[in-house]
Amino acid sequence: MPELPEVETVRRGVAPHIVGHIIEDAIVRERRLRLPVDEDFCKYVRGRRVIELRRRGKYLIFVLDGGALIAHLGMSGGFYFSSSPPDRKVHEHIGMQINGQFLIYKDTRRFGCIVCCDGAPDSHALLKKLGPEPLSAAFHGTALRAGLRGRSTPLKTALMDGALVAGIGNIYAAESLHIAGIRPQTLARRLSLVRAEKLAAAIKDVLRRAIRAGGSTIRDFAHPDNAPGYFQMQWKVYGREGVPCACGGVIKKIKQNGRATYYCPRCQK
DNA sequence: CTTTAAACCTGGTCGC
DNA sequence: TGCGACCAGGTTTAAA
Repeated sequence: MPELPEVETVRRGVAPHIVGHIIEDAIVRERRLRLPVDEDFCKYVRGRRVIELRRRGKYLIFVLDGGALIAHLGMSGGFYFSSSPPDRKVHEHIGMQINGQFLIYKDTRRFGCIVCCDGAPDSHALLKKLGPEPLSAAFHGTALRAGLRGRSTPLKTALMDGALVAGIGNIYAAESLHIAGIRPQTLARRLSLVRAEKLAAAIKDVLRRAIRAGGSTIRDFAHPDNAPGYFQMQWKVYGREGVPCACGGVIKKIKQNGRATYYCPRCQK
């Protein structure tokens, strides 16, 4: 489920219920995530106040009083509140007791992680190589083109590289290229400045709209005892092989670096 | 240095 | 109903 907009939606849903509150305790059911959960995880978080919940790319950063947690949702992860402790049968790996509820970390496929971090989170190995935030002023056409210089991969593959720009996954790579009218196979280094500007704008546009769509479906994040349904944003190309595009073309599915890519051969050049 | 393929996991779907 | 093959929103690593 989680690309940048989903992670941002989780952040906005969770933050109001934990910021300023103290983590009373934690239960770890499964340590074997992408990175093993710290032996002393419970000890690390117990009694610490949550100062802030930040996002960097697809990572969530729990800024604690004198420490931090860096979390990633992988392919199948999520955070949500529950009145019950984590249930290992449904891959609820961690539960943190805070503000009268359990903040549950669930990740079926275990591609995600939660690591304890002393010192500046942005300097942590997981975050330090990340490129600019796509929604920040630092990300624009000129910067994108500079990052693409010399790259001989398909443009879509380059977009999914977090070192170029943080948080763009398979869905939004496809969607933003469609909005910008650019073929995913375009050689990254061949992208003109004009098209780079168009693409940067398309990325910002689609991410903003997805975040807005996510926020609108969540009434009270703390109430449901299970993961929120996120949102059903209308993809224009993703997952729509064979479906007519708005331009009249037919959406095509190809494979790039082992990942499905969807695009419209008619309006993407 | 860059680029690609494989690896890490579970679960759902599809064809036979 | 069962079984194997394939697919899935991510990232790291080892190899080329």
